Amino acid sequence: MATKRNEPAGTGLHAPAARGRRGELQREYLLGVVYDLISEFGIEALTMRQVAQASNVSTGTINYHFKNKQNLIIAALEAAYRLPHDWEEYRGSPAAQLRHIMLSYVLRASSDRWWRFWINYLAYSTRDETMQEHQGRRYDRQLKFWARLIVDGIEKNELRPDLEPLETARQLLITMHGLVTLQLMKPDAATRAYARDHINTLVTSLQVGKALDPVS
Amino acid sequence: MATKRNEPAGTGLHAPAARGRRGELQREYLLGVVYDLISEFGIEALTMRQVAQASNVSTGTINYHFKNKQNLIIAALEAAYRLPHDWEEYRGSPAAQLRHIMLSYVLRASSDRWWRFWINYLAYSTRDETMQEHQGRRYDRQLKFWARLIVDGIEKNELRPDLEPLETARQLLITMHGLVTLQLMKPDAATRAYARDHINTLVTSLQVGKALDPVS
Amino acid sequence: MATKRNEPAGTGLHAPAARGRRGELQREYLLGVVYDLISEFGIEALTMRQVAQASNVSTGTINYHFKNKQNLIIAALEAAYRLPHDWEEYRGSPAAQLRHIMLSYVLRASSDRWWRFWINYLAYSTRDETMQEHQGRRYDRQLKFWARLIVDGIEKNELRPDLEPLETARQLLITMHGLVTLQLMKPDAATRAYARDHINTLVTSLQVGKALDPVS
Amino acid sequence: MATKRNEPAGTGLHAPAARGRRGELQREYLLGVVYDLISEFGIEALTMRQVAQASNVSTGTINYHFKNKQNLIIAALEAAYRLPHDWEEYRGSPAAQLRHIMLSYVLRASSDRWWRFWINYLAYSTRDETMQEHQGRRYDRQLKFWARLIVDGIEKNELRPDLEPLETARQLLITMHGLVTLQLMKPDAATRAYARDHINTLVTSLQVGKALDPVS
DNA sequence: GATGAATGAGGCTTCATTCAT
DNA sequence: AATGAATGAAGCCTCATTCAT
Repeated sequence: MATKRNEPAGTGLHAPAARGRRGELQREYLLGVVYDLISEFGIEALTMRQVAQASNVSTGTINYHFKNKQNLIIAALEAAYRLPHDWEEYRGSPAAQLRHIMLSYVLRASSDRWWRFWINYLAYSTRDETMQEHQGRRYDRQLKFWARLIVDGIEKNELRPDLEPLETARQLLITMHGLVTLQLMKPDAATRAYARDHINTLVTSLQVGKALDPVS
Repeated sequence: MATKRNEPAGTGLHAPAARGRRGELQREYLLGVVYDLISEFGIEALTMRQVAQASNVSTGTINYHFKNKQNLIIAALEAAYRLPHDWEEYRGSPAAQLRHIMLSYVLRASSDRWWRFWINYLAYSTRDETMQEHQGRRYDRQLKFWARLIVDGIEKNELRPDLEPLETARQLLITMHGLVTLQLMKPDAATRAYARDHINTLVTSLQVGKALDPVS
Repeated sequence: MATKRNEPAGTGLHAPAARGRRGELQREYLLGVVYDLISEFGIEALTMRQVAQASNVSTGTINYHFKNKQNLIIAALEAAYRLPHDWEEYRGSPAAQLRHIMLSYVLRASSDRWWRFWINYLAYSTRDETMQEHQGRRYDRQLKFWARLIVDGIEKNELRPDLEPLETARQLLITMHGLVTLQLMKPDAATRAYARDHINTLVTSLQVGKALDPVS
Repeated sequence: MATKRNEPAGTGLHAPAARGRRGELQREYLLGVVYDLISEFGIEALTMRQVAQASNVSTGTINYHFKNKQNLIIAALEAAYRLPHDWEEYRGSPAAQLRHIMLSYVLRASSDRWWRFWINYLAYSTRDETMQEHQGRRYDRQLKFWARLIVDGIEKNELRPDLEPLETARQLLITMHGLVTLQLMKPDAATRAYARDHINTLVTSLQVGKALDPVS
């Protein structure tokens, strides 16, 4: 993410449509840098200078585009959530999708930084109302998405018909977040393996024609 | 915690024996102040001047006792975990104890700051190996404690004999942490009420002679 | 003043002869915006971006026309003094004219900004020789104008024949400026009312067949 | 004013009482520097760096003592008004005092900077409510002082008994401020001479047994 | 032990100006 | 003529830390 740019960008590819696009691209690029930095060093260690250096741009430029640090961070968060975390894009049967999404809560080198980013955001939002609202709204969207997935799964006869979609979704999310914090507290292979197994067992228990082992 | 001191305290005088004690007390007092400040404003918002003002002591004094900020924070964290969070002290039947402890994961005005502290600590520990180990060890101790509680409960016929203590404890902790993050993401009364209900239902389901509703 | 322009203005088209005119108009327009901004926020609070936004033009354009900020300000000041401040245009008997002009030294919502502009200019000119000369020349012109008005008034038998025109004009101006600073120091309705009364009394005392003149 | 300090101050003179005094002295010294700078370069040209350099102190120190620039400026204003502008200290008969004070409104090399300071302050206060109030309160104090002087003068039979003290004071102040702005607009010897004469004539006209008073 | 004044690096932000388009 | 992205110096302020007292 956020490939370092050392030359005036150009981007090659004769992008003719551009023009008003220039700034847009720059902003997008900068947000990537910010995401990288936050997930690596934490949200509070982020300095404008740092961003400027890491992105090979002057601090003035950053402020030109985002007005101030607060805006920059929030924009980065928005952008981060727009990133494909593998989620929601995945195509397949509802049950498969659910399993796929849930497995993204297992830390791997690749998703690691996302979760580090996430925990930083969460901690930070504790003290920033704007971010807290963001967080809250996002949670709601996610909850709805999962519930819908469950509804679909039930309709397609993949998931147990006795599931109460919304409540099930809620409990799944609680467990997922619990697993993430566990993995952050004990970031070793064993813990990650445990998380993976737990998730697989969990999904299986929701599917039709599987053992009784319960929801959440 | 950390009762404000308005007078130079101690004052020395006729307590020559306790002399060496003075510093110790002062340090203990300061750590309390730091804990308060961190849980209120976040670990990174902590400034030495803030501590100085809140504790009615000069910045020089703080540095005299702790040499630098890093030391101060670490000492405060260590101290914080030594604090009685209500846990483990509670006396009663194992099942009652378990319920009591688990309910401490419901955010209230009072426990709020603890959890804010916790999430900050967790996020911070992401980047600090020392703290991460701390975190990990602490999790293990907690896990063991809960497992023992379950064993006791089973022996006393309060909890279902089919429970696998360690695994049950692990799952409970996952759910608890999931509930905490949920409450931090959506800090409103409804969410807290949901958490409380969920926990109560959960404990009940573990008890002997209760509904089938399963573990977690 | 300085009507906002939302469309690129002029648009060129079918006015090829006026072409060279375009720039002139644009400049004139921009100076109006600058005047507005200075009188509202003070000469030193003026920023190029502000001007750009307020005039719906890019910063580049402003610099294109005026080369730099210094030029822009000076041009605006020159233009401002060319503006009709109501003065000198007024038609009527000399005494009426005098009264009219003098009453323009009473701060009102409308003339307010002019006087704010004036005091800023005066303070600024303290450090800028060019502006100081400007200021001085302008004062002389004004003095001469007032003196002539008094001469006219005497000739028309409206003003007391014993007045020494130049000296009277000088003293009137001193009082006027004293009243302005007073109103700036105490910007409330009572002070403005006092200023108005004072001025009216003053003019009346200069008129033929009125009460004996007061102190100042 | 504000003698440059190149050495750690010391101040010599074994001032033993000092101790808590240190900071006080430093603050006083810094205010002197600020006063100098403002009267020389204008209030808006004042930068913290400038103050730091001119006073041979770090910017941190300045902020340590005054918290921020706004405070610093206000403190400087307060201090400046506390300076002996020759005013109010002068001893002599009320009429002599009045004349003395009024003559301090004639610009000289020495009082010059005070008036430059004053006009800057006035212009600035146009945009700062806090300072405006300051200005207003100060004006009231001054007015009262002058009125009392007039009362005293009447009682001692030095000033004309028909004077209405408060109104007279008010008009005198207006004229004084008018004269100051005049001198600032035309800072040459002739103008200053004119101001001096005008003031002398004015005071004389207030005294018992002198010629009838002139216009303003 | 304790103080508080002093430091200076470094944080965020603003701004006039330049320049490719 | 006009744009707007980019720059980098400079502004204000904060902060951990040091040190004489």
